[in-house]
Amino acid sequence: MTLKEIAKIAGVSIATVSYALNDSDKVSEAVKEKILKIAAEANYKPDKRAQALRTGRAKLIGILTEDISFVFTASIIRGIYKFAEENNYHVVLSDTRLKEKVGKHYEDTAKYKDDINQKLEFLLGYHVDGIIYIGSHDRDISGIVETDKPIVYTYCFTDSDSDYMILYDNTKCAYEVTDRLIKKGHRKIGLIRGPEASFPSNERFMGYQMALMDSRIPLNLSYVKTGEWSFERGYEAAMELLKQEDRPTAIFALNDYMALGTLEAAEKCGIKVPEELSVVGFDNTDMCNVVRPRLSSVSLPVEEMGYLSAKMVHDICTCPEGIKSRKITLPCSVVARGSVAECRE
Amino acid sequence: MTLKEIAKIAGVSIATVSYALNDSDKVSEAVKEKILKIAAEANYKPDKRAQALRTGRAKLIGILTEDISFVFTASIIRGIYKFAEENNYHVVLSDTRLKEKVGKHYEDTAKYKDDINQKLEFLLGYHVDGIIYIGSHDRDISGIVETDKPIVYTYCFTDSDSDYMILYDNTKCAYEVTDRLIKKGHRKIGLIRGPEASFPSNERFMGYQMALMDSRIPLNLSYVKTGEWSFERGYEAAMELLKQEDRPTAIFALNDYMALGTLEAAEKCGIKVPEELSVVGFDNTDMCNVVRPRLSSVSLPVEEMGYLSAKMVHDICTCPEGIKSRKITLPCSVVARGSVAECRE
DNA sequence: TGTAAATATTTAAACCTTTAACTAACGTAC
DNA sequence: GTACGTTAGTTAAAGGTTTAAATATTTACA
Repeated sequence: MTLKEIAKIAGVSIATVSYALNDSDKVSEAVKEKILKIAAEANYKPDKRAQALRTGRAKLIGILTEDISFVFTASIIRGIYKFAEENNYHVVLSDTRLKEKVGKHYEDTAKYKDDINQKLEFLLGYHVDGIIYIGSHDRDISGIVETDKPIVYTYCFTDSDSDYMILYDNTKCAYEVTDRLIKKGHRKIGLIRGPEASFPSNERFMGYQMALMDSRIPLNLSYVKTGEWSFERGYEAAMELLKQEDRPTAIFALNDYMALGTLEAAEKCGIKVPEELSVVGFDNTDMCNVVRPRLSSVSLPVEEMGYLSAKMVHDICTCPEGIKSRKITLPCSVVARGSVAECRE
Repeated sequence: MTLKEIAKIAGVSIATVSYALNDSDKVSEAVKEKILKIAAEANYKPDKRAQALRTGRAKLIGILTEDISFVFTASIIRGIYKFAEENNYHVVLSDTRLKEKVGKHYEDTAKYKDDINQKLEFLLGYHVDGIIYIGSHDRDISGIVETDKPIVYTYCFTDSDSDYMILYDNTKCAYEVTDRLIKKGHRKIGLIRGPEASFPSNERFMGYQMALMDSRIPLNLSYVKTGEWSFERGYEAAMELLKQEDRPTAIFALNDYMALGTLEAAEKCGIKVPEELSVVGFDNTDMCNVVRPRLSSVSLPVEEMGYLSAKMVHDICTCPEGIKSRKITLPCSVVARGSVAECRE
């Protein structure tokens, strides 16, 4: 069903139908009503392609994900979708499968830059209003994506001040976790970090150090280990920490997998959690609620990040002057569960 | 950059440019080369909207999800995307948030039918070639989605023979799990089911019964409990099973959450897994690898389901006569881990 | 009743592409 | 030298919408 057909039935011109459907006051109430009725009966839906072609505005947001299967991606998309729904946008999706490809050669940028931009072109062919790039978090992706369309980065970052980014506050929440442990009497707090080169890992590390400093606790580097984000490496790192003479009374692992590895290590060493060792994870994944003891963790505002990313795209398109800041940093929340207790030493 | 501009630069007509770019032999090699060069330099990309408008084929697959945050949705989409990529399709996404809405009133169909179809219209406005409906698995959604576009259901089902569906074999894998337990000497095998009305739960239950039957083990209904898919209810169901006089030596929980609840219940009762109790879950989620003991489970072919759904849409659009069956049922695989042992009774 | 102003409706172009139909130029064969 | 076929290119319409500009109709008022 097209405007043309409706026009024919109503006995008016195409333009009149278009005006009527767009609720223009150029059309008399009587005719408008008649047309609306016919359109409703015929279940008329405008052809978005034609609309987009004519108006130039597609009301379309393109999502470019590095890894659609990544835990948080779906929630971010859900947030995007929520905004899209409220504001009549559509969403097109493209997955770069970056994670799959860079597994081994993490540094080889040029290699997948082409890939990403090819996906981007694909998206751009639909004349999206803007792009939301959902990253995989660890790397600085400056200069990877090339387009003059508005692009908003979320769950990743670039080092450019002019890029739009929706982030969360790694440092602050790591500070808060550490500080809470300190308030519970812990002074020997182990940290299991992500990879050395990971920016978020380093930000969290910073929060950890700041909390120690504010409480006049000297940083003990033998309490800081690297776990590469994995369960196994987390286990190994925790083992190293726990086998030390003067072992930590609390361990803060910078993701849940490594925290679970820590729980396993503690069990192996016959150390009771939380009585003899407090453990905190990061990401607040489902697993926190099904291990024993329940794992305290940090919950990320992922859905909100998605929502705000979409809003940012919208704002850039409609009222760029109204944008106060190109970077939005959201707070996380610490979720306390059974894996943390007062220090008994 | 449009055809028009390229035509101007090349000093030929728009049509010639179009033919050249589509590699038609209506254009001389010399001119073709020249045009291609100009287009490449200008980084010309055809406007997909205009192409779609003109040709009628959008090369667009619409995805309608009931719950984008559901564990498997992302993997299914990833599979869809894989096919899309290989075959030059685009993907548009729409989330009905069904799960959110029906939380309380599961039966009230009309209520969200409108919702879903509204989302569908939205998608249809882009003139997708077909729709993939990714369900939430439990309910029969016959007659909910109304469209004459090709629609393929996956991770859900209808009771109509004429609908296209990509499923996995619940019965067969439940049979296999049960049979493996029997082969390990277990004869008292508890089952923790999903909700009574759940079709997949019932299919799995069927597999369980068939395995027992084939080994001449009578069905003992006091070994069959309902756990509503949740950790807590799984825990309760397991408690009921384990407190019985003649308690099971193995428990097959029909999802991982309930299996984890079972592990917790066993711990609570001081029953050692797997020495005194074997436990098997279903879904093979991440959690299986981080609990102790590692949980045996059933892995679903989700990515492949997505891939085949997309392929099905493609096939319906391009060669409907080539489709042998409107239903494809894929096998699952049982993943053996440490939570299962030989029966010691 | 006549005219200006306001209101209602239509025409036609534009967005960018594809493609059927047409034209022009050239070569070949008789 | 005419007729025909081929090749290489152009013209124009179509797809469904929006919207500025033009036209038609009604209303208001002298």
